[in-house]
Amino acid sequence: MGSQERRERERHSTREKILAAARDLFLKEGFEAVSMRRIAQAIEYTPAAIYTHFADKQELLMALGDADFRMLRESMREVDSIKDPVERLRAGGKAYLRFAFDHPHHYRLMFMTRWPQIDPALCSIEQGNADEDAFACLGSVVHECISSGRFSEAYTDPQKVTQMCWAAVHGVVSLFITHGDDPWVNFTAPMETAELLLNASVDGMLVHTPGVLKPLTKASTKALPKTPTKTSTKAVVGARSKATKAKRRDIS
Amino acid sequence: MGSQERRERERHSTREKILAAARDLFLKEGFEAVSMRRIAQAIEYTPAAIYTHFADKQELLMALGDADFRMLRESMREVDSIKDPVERLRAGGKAYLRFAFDHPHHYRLMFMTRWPQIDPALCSIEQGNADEDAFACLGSVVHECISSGRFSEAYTDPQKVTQMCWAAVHGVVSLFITHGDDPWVNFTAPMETAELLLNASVDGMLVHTPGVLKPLTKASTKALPKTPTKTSTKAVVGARSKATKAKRRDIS
DNA sequence: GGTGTAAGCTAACGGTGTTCAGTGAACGAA
DNA sequence: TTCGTTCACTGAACACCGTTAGCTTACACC
Repeated sequence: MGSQERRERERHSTREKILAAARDLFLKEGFEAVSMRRIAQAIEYTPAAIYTHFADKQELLMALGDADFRMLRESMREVDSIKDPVERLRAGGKAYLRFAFDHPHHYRLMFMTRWPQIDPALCSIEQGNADEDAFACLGSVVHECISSGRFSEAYTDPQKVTQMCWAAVHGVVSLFITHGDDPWVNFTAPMETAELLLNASVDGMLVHTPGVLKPLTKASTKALPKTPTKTSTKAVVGARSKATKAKRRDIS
Repeated sequence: MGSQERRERERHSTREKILAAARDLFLKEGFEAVSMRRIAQAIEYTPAAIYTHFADKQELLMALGDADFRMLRESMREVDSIKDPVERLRAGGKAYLRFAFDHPHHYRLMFMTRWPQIDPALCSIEQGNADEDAFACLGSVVHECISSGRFSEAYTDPQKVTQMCWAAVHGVVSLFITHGDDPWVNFTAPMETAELLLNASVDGMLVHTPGVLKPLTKASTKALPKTPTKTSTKAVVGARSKATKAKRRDIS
């Protein structure tokens, strides 16, 4: 009777233990660095046990990603109430950025990892539903901006503009995640830089409203009054170390 | 006498063989997919032989990357002659995009892979030299744009603006490389989208010149009425599939 | 008690990057 | 010519990886 339910419950609990251990591990060490063996060890199971719950490592990561996408959409929920579509676009972009910088490891999995085919049975999010799917949400905001005539004629392809907006925020985030500690690039305030790019892109798409000389919104002025932030040029050198250890090397 | 030179030459030739094989392989199959054993097999050497020339796989890839960075700078050389800094910035961005879409695998190694410390002995490019280092080149163009007063006051931090410009082009490229074949995203004309974002960002930073209602330059209007320019959309797709096959799965 | 189901274990497979003692050819010096 | 030295390269391992076939064991049901 209830025994089957109990087994189901137990099975589910094991599954959750695996997911929790996996999440914990790669938040600490990054995705590639975590092996199935280490996940199994963390929950005191055999590596093979994981395979009764997940087809392979990819599927395990996908299951985690699914929850992460929900979390992203949720953290953008607050801006849904903003009436003006352009301001909603800006605020949504900022919420996205906040999520990204707060959860870089999650972000890495979600947007900087090649995904396999998305099996609807494994994905709890209805793709294209703006209420669940953050990308669809962005798409609908962009659509509103365009249909309300706020963007100039060069920016009236909803699909392209959606991808543009995504790319604008993704660009800074992904550069920061992969090169954030590279002295060559010298990332100082990625969030500020990202907001600047977001605002510049949006401003650049806006149609000019007669009477207003420049599409300078509250959002883009706010970013200005900052210290002169002495330019780079010197922090370039990379005195790291670890000393490569090839037995010999062509210096020539 | 000359024997030592000859041995040096032979050593160098072996090194070049390794590099050539490695490059050939990962242009066909991607970086992660290429193993040291396969590289060795391709040149009919033992895997261990590679380690007499390169400390590890990372260093081998870095050596390749070094040449790629040269190639990038070279492919941006043509725009050096453009007088107007803003137009040079746009043209440079486009050259960068062309390089990226033409060489997605190279791009992946160069900008979507975490780099270890940069050992000057291994890097033939003088970092910070705008004539060799593409990033430094971008930096100097941006500096010129700012110092000639073309950008509005919100965009006068050279470092941030440089990173913004890089991120604008990198955003579309990296999204396309990782998600280009994902039907969920549906990338159709990445080059056009990238140019749109580039122009929108630049336009958004420009200071408004009285008399001109909107900073719509020749460059940004040009981007719209274009033939489908098919970029190398197909060259990038990766091998997916394989059908998940868990013994059982929680569908709930 | 017998039986079927299935979660988890054991032990392996074929792969990975990397190391290291040893080999053999080429060399300078005697 | 013979010697010792150098050094690019080999062969065999090491410690890991993701994954799987087959066994064990526990349990619900007849």
